[in-house]
Amino acid sequence: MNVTIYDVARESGVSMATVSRVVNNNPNVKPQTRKKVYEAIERLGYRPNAVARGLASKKTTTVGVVIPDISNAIFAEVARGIEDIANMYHYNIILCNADKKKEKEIRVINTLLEKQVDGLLFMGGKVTEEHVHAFQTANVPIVLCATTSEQEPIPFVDINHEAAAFDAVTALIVRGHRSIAMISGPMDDPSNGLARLQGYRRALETAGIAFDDKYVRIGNYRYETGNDLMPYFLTMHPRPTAVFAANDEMGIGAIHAIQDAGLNVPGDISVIGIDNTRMASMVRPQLSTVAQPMYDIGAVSMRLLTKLMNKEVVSQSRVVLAHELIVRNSVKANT
Amino acid sequence: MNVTIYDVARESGVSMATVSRVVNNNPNVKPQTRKKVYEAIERLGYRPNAVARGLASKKTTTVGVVIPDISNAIFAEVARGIEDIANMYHYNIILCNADKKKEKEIRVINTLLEKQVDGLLFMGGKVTEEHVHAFQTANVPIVLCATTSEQEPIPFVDINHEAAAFDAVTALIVRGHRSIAMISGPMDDPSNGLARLQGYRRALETAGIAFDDKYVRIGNYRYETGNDLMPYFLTMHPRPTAVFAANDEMGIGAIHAIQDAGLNVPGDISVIGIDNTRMASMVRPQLSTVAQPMYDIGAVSMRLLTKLMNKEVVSQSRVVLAHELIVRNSVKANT
DNA sequence: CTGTTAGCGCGTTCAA
DNA sequence: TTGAACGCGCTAACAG
Repeated sequence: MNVTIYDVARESGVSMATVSRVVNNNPNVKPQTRKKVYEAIERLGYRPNAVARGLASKKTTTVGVVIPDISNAIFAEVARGIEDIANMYHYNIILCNADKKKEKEIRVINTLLEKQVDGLLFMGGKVTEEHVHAFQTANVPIVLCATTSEQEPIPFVDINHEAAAFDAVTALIVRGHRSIAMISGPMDDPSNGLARLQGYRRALETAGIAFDDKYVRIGNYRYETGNDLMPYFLTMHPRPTAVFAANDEMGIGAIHAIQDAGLNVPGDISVIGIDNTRMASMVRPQLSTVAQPMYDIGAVSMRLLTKLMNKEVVSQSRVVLAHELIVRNSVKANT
Repeated sequence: MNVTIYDVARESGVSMATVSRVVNNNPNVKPQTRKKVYEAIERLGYRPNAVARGLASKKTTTVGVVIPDISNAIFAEVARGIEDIANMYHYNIILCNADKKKEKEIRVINTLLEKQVDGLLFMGGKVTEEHVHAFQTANVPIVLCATTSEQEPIPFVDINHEAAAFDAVTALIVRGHRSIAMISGPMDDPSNGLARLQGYRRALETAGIAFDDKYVRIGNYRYETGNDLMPYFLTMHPRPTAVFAANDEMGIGAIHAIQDAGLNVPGDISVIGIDNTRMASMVRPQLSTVAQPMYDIGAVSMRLLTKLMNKEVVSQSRVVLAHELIVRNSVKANT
């Protein structure tokens, strides 16, 4: 049915080993032979069977990427960084969506491993015991991407979320704001949830402002929750003069809720987010935020993975990339 | 090194054939034997090798999905529809980004085929001869997803882009607008580019309004081009009273450009887009648009593919889904 | 520079 | 209900 390496061998009058060499760019082939083989390949429309190849060579030149939510701009951008580096090193990537569900994460990790990927990049919220167990039983390298784990030996590439939040809130504080609300992520999310809340809290306390959980509401990173939660803050006395959202999307929701209430951003209330997704510039006023180097996180983690797959020694297998405060016009000094 | 089916066989005191039966849920195994095997699998942490399995069975239970741009909300949503149905039918999907580059599209199609996927879902702009050739030499079913091709036999699932654009522009016309600008996509994009322009043109002509290409500018579907192109229209005499953008993102860019010029939407100028991405509701004023059933396009195309892979007869292999006009407050009657 | 041969890990007859 | 044996398409020694 399908044309195999044997067919090519017969067609070109050489052995299958020679065809294999040609296909794999092995230099030990006479140019003339190589040409004959190429012609036969062309004529027959031969397409190497990667499955057979993988079985024989025990390598698939494929890395698996588990992504929590493909429709999330952050992860999509990280994926681009991964892709570019993967291409550079001639790896294919197979992207698996895990829907932010732990159970599904475990499932796709196993599926990927069964498919004999040469390495794995894992993006997810929380790394549990179960994750660690799955990672350990894999006998290919794994690196966490835009994801952190306390578990000492596991390589990861991420930013310092606590510090990013600290910087965002501090940017508000140095502009004279003292009553600062936060729209947080869920506490069971260690990076974007808990760590960012802790950064908020530390910034407050560093400035001698008491932390008050009345000024914190928990959202789910969606525009809608930013939009729905904000009115609660608007009814408070005293009303906060600034809002810190744990991500841009909720920040934008907050901006619109404020505007829909007839107030002005940043005139009445300043808003700052985190992430610097493209959307942050696609609002009026444009959203101030702390930029996360998403593309680089993807690129660096993929690069790290190639080294690991290659069994090179790596000096730094747990890397924290720099974030950057970006002040746009959703923030104004409080006078 | 890795534990194989032989190890499990030895451990449980049966032959590998029996282990294979257990793993594949073949009913012809004594329950007691099955239990023994399961225990051995558990104890050894056996993970079936999907590569070997694929080689032996000539099936991978995997479908390849080529996606033009993973960071595009439309495709991400289509992918969700694909995913859900794929899971339902126990297929894994491997997502490959093609960067909207024809050359890369061909490359990933071939890579996917080499990996012996059981079927292929292709999303892309234009289907060229080269694409068709690659599809033909594949001996697995392929369906175009959110993509159309004139090429008769190729199955696809899409909306009617021309009609969607027609409806958007007509919505403007029935509200009294006669001077309607368009921010179009590139003409080498048959669906989102050319077809939508044709719909615009037909709507105008149906209403007896002369088409004038001074009122058409070409963007690249990005917010920035909507934003950059709009000022050109603002300087025209007479200034258009409405703008039709070939997608939501450019529409939002246009809204902001209008606002940045000190004008009001929809007071001075109405704006309508196409697609109904989540962003359309994340602007002020909220963007009117024509909804494209993205999730369904993905789901239906995947379902179609399962039938094809299963060699079932399908009555309709070229399906056009309905779109829907959604009027929000970026549009107002022209008085 | 080229061919022969032995697996890679598993599904699948065919017998028993 | 089970096992033995073959082969899926290819890579990787090894021999020549």
